[in-house]
Amino acid sequence: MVRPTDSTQPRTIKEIAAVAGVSKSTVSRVLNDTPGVSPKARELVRSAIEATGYQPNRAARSLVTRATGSIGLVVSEAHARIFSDPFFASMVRGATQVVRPLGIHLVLMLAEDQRARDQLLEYLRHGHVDGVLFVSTHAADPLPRILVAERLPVVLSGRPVSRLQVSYVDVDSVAGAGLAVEHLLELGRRRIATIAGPQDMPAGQDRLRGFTEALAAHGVRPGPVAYGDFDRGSGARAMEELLASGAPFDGLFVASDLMALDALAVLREHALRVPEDVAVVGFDDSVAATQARPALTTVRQPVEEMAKALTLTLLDRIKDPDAPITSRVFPPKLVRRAST
Amino acid sequence: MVRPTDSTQPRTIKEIAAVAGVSKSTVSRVLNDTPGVSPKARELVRSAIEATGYQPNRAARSLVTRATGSIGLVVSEAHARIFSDPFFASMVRGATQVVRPLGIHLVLMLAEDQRARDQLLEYLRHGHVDGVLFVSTHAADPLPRILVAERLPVVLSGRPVSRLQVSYVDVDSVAGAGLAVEHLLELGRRRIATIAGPQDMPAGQDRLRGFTEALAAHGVRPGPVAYGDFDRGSGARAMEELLASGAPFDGLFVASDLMALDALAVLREHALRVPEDVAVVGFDDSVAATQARPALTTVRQPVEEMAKALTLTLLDRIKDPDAPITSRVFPPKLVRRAST
DNA sequence: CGTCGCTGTGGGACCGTTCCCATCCCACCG
DNA sequence: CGGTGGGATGGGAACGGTCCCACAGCGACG
Repeated sequence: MVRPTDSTQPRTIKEIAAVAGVSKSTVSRVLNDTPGVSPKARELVRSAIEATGYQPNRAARSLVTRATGSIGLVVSEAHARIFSDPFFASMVRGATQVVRPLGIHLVLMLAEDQRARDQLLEYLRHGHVDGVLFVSTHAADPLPRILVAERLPVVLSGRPVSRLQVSYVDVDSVAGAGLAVEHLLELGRRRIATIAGPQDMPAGQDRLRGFTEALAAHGVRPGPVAYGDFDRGSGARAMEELLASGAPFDGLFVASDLMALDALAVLREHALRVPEDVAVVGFDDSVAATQARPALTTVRQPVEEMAKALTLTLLDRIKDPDAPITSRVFPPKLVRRAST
Repeated sequence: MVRPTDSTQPRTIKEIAAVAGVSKSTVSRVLNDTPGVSPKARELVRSAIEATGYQPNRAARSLVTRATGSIGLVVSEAHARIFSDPFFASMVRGATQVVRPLGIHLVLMLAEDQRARDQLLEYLRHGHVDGVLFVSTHAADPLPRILVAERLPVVLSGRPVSRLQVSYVDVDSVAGAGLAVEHLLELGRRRIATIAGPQDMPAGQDRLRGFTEALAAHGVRPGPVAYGDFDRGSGARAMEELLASGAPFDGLFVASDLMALDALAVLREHALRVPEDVAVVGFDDSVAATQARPALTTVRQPVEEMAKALTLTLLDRIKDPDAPITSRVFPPKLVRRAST
């Protein structure tokens, strides 16, 4: 409550006006880059601000502009998983880089359970932030839809399941799976299996589609397919299925690193060598990929760049909420390690 | 900028006053739990607020109270590492739980490099947040000291290196190391080595001290000691050192999970079985611990509880900046897995 | 030479709270 | 029965910006 009163520093626009010898209106104009200020006055104000280290009062500005200068970073992941991902770290770093020079606050908001979700919705409805960044791989989340309907600027990381009038930023999963397949083909592998993700999620669909299309493009028949849910644990079951199917394979594309980790363990249990007997490629380039043994070859998303695009898109939307939807899809990159 | 105008919902205290049939002063009093309002009026206002779903305007309130209703969560970790830790996830969850019901914003702030650090400092100085939560294991960080000197409420997670007039919340590292040692002793191991952390960090010091003290308490002579820097990679060197020392050992306490991961790999390379030949205990219970093979027995901190305490301490400090320092140290817990 | 218009500037209302202060009412006491 | 004091209440000034509007100054043009 008690703020240290820096008696030396000017805290109001009026004081700056006095220092610069102009009216507070002119100072305000300079602060907001409004045209119609003489170069002389502009310079006068600028140097007064420079000299005093003045920063405008957020609250006062917010009160009249009805903008908060904050955007919400909603993490609607039930598990801790999203944090345990370098994905999240890079996301935050990218968003921060965009937001910091503008003095916009990145407000962290968790939606762990239904109650939190309800509270959050109520909160966002009251305009406590100017817009929302969704860093959620959980495509079924109803929150984005609701907020879009309420006309709150929203941008998603990851393509939404259904046709939703919302901008998003995503990695090209189809191309990513293609990269993986082509890498395996280049290594001379011809019998390529896959552990696919859940088919009710865009990422799951696209990665499987990229797999089959890339093989088709090279005239290679796809090997056996099993399904997991992207998470740790589900990959083991799928791997067992593949092995039980009897269909031979010397290459394996797994739609997530976490499942690939399971796959590696199961392969080892079955005394199959990686990469000699089976070359394995994952997806995500999560922290698990480097910690795996052997270290996992995987498909990386340019997350930081994506985060910047995401944030910029949101800021655009906040400036003009009626602008048309603009989504961006980024190209992935193959990171080669010891598993291929 | 353009906020959806919910024409139906009252947005001002005046409107609530009209609905309740009182003056805006009385509404304000009810909102702030100020005494001196008749029960009748209080109830009238309460139900008016309830009925309309009114929420006071942050900016207007902030303007006059000179408090922002936001606290900064400063992550002053250069690497992405802190995010990749369930530690961080739990930290955020704990802080959120405290902060959400109070309508206080948790503003995420990164201090990746020196430039960011300078900007951040400048920013915090201008009172854009009411207080700062430091989630930084990096004890040498000068930021807390500066902010304390500027009289900005600050609370640290992790004991600071030097005597700093600041509250902190930490896990009892000495006791944690003790748990690890006692566990190994119970398993019948008598020759116990350790890979200690850096001795210029409190956590490094305490974990080594706990190790030696616990052994001394049981009259067991400590085995060889090697040092790492807590990070991935440094554990391998230390492990090699221990093996090269020639001193035999059947138990190993490693001061961080990441180093323990390295140790496991080196032990495997040397054809030593875990836990048969060497039982290994880590520290932190990071995500790496469960992903290790064999899964790592380790010492866990009650992070979420610690985060709550951290946040509550900060809020207390904001309320009364001159209150005496109050730090809390939490007891750790041993999590037994396959490596012992 | 008067008027018009245009650029640059300043004054002041307003945003939605809090909080100080004045006022009112009522009970109690001398 | 008038005076007093204290609790409840309301009015209005502030908080520090933005932005509308009025107006000064000045060159151009009829």
